[in-house]
Amino acid sequence: MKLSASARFAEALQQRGKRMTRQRQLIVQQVFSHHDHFDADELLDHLRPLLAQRKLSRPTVYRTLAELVEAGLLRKMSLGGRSIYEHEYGYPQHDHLYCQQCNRLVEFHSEELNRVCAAVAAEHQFELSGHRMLVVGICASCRQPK
Amino acid sequence: MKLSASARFAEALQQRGKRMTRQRQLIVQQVFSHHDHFDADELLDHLRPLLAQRKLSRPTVYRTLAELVEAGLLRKMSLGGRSIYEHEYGYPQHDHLYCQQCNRLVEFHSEELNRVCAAVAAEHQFELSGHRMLVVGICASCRQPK
DNA sequence: GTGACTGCAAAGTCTTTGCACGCGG
DNA sequence: CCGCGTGCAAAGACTTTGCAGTCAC
Repeated sequence: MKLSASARFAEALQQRGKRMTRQRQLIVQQVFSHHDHFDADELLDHLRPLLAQRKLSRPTVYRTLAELVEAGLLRKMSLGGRSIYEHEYGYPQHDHLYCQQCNRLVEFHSEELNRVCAAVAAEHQFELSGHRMLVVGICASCRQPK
Repeated sequence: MKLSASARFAEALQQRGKRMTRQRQLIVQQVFSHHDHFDADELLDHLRPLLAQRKLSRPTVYRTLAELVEAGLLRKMSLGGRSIYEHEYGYPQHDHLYCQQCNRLVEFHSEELNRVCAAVAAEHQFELSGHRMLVVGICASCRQPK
């Protein structure tokens, strides 16, 4: 069942009458080269050599990120005014702990949280489609004396 | 114990060697005239007559919002790229349901959610300082056939 | 071939800042 | 009167868009 991200993207594009281009290939490869959270700027940084070589451009990166979100390969969230992306394809649902000192995100999963969501939605007659949970605090290493 | 928001703001300003001005007064009055979520743009809309009369200016509104957040009277959160504000002073802690169709926010409170937060933080050795929870779905009225 | 995609530059959107004047305490 | 606060205009950060040429299919 597990296609590579780039193959899955090609498939999703085709379904919508869109095309897999060299630029999109390069971006998808970079995005899925390792599992991490990132914003557009960080991605642009990683792609800097390719930008310098004129293999792709800034607007194309933004446009492709949007395509990846639409295709369900990436999830977009906003944190402190900027857009953060993370892998959605082939990665289990989870939420985040956020260290307000070092800005790191740590993933966690909680079944109990899902139950709370369902209960709250039911109570307010909402049709639940998802949730966004951020637990904010200070991580272990930031709390330690230097 | 309950000062008016504007009195509480004046007090907070004083403690920091800052001043209560006519502009800040006007903004605080508008902000606390009713309990609701709003973004800078909506607030600016409500203040439009005052802006037109040159009683205050756009940058001052932004600066005052930041003061109110620092003073602990407002809470700032970001949703879909824009900053949303809500009353923090004299208002119980709560989270939100978000209707993705009509964009309305509905408040809820869950003790169980707080317990989950504490548990997750403890498990990851985080010092908990708060959380942000958004339950996303479609509200009752949006689900109804028109 | 033909229509989606790209690069460029330019425009948006929302928010912040520099500076000279004005006013609160 | 001192110096914080304000208004103005302009700059910023980040992202999007219009358009003419290019490339995938």
